[in-house]
Amino acid sequence: MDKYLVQLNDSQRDAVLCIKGPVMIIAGAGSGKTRVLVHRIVHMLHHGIDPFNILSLTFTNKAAREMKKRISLEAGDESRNLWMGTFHSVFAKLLRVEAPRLGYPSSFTIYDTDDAKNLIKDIVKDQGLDDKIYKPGLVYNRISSAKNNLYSWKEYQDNPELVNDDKTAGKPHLGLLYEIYQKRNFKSGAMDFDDLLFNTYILLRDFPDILHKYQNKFKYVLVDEFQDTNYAQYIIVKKLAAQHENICVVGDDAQSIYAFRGANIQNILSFKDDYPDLKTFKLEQNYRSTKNIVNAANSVISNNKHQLKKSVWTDNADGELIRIIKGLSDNEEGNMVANSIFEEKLQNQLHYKDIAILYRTNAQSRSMEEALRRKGIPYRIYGGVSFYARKEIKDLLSYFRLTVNPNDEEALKRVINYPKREIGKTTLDKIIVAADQENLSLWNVLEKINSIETGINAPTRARISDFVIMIKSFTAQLKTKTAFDLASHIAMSTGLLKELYADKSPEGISHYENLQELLNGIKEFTDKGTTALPAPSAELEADVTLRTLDVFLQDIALVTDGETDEKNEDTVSLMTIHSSKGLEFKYVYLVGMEENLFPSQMALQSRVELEEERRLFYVAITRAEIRLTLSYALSRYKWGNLISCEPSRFITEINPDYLDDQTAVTIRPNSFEKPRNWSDFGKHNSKPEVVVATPGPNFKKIPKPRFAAVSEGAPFEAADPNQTEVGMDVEHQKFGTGKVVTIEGNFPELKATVTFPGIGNKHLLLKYAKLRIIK
DNA sequence: GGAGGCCTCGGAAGG
DNA sequence: CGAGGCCTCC
Repeated sequence: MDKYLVQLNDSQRDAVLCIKGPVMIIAGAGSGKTRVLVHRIVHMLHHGIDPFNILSLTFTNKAAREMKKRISLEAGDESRNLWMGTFHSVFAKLLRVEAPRLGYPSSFTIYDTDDAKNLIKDIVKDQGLDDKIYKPGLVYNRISSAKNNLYSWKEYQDNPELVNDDKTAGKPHLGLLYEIYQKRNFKSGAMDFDDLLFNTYILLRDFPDILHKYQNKFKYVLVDEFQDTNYAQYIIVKKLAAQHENICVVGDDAQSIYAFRGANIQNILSFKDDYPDLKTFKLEQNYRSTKNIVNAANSVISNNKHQLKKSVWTDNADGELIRIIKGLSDNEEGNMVANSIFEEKLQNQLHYKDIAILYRTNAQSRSMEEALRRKGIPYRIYGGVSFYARKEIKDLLSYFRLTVNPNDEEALKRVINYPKREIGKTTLDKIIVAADQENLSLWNVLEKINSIETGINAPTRARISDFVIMIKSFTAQLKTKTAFDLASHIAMSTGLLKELYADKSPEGISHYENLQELLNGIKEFTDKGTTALPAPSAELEADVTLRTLDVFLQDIALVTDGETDEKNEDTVSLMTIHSSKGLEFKYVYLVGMEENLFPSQMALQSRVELEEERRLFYVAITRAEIRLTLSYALSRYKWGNLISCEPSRFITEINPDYLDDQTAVTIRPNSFEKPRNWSDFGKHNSKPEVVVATPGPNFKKIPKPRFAAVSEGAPFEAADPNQTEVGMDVEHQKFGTGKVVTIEGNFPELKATVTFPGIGNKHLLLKYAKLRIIK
């Protein structure tokens, strides 16, 4: 037997060996799912299957990276030719080749959710619709789910049910907004995340040659986390696999927790209906957790009606019973959890990184953070704004995007007047109107600014021409310069770097550092060809002789994970249950086990939603290897109001045999802290100075000056702006005294930069800001 | 053009 | 309560 097969149990081995025909692997939590996927691919490679013929799809870049790494350890260099990546990255690569068939440039831009929502906002405004009714997020979600269910805007508008739903909801123009949104995107040469799937589907549906090409390429198709697939993903996979039917899906219906973003659990529940010859393998032995934890999880999930039959078991020790902590307030809950972590770490010689605190909503992190900080316990919160979503990063990237695809409307709007070049909102509005009338992209209008009637005056037109010439000069260097050389050139010649360098406020400094970090990243990419995405197939391999900026952009367009995982640091992990999926920790604290919080009150309407909450609970329980602690509070603040809480029904769904109900009284905080509603002071009352500053919960805040009041009394007489000079000491009504650092512009637009001690630099327009000259 | 006041609204989240 | 969007006033 091959040595890689020896490390597998019987059912794992069966699942690995059966590489022909449709296969479904139901993988219980902690049952070695990734190991099976990895070995299955290694096995295929060892048996002469060409890596070019294997397509392996995941949901996250992280999962793809992890798998690729493990496969290359076992199978060596060959594995780099696998098509392995996220649905979006793989189909984006395909579209780079095939999208011209649909009329898109192969250099199409990928809009992230922010770009998409900004565009929708503009469209809603253009249409004269109320943005309170047509909220960008809502419109985006509606369009997104239409695409995920493979409705084009036309099909959407022709579907009586959808149209009627929208009418009933008082939003009859959603179909129209969908149409305009798609057309604007098309003109901009842009696709959003959902278009990457939708357009792939269209290509496979309408172009038989393309369908056959990829059916023959992908003789073996594997899908990870199959329970998370939406309709579009499922149909694409099915089409691709239709020729050879070597399709292997891996998943766990019990861990389906993404219905709210379009995942269709039916895909896994009824997979057998689509493939009568389906071979199903069940991985039921759990290697992760103690018996008590596994059994507790099983007792919980058995409350769900709709699920595939399986029984997860483990050979591991019984372990500790599941413990429950009760706090009077959310603050006390935090303290008790922090104390417990402190004690457990000492007693069991744990590392902080062995411990996680999981919660249902991000807002719950606050009381935990405060408690951990008080105890001096290092922690790290997962989730948050990704590096590439930061404003300063997106600004510079927008210049890059324009360089590659000048039709990119969202990028253009971001930077046409940043840094300032006196092309303001009025001008932009005129450009948008003209583009609409002439059916051109915004960029096309800019290019022809002197031959199209826009009503823009000559000086502004001249500035626009300068901008166009600048962007064109960047584009001209795209293929002759390395990504780093061009990126630095752009950062400097646009004045963006200088602009941020000039800002010496703490935020400004951090913005500048972030830009430097981006440029460092591009340098690394240029030198080493490091890409965040898995390597594409040889056919799609980019030109490796020169790493250019367009390739860099393509590489990062689909990278959304915020931070680089620094597994080395020893910190307690705080995250939502959703983001804990796929992870494991020796000790897990699941906090906020209260009705209306978990399960969320929004899920109490229907059985289907409650079952998803229960699966979420199942996911949370099964993250724990050694010890699971549940906690709840009897009261907590919600949006400024104190509410009282009841323990979650989910606690009672755990078979009491696995519960240590004594623990509710054994863990006490070091010093008894009054719950906040009893206290004579404010909510976040841990720090004495806040205690003094903040009165009780129902206290109405008295507006207090942000800065110490200066010079009361006589009416404040401002000096003549023309007399203000660099180096002068001046007094400002609000900021106090400061020194004039620079003066720019001509009267009456004189602008001064003044340094106020303890406050920092302020840019003041002298015709507005009243400055009194001191000396 | 930008900072600060005022109002609104609130789930989870990958690409 | 707090973050984010919009409007106003400087």
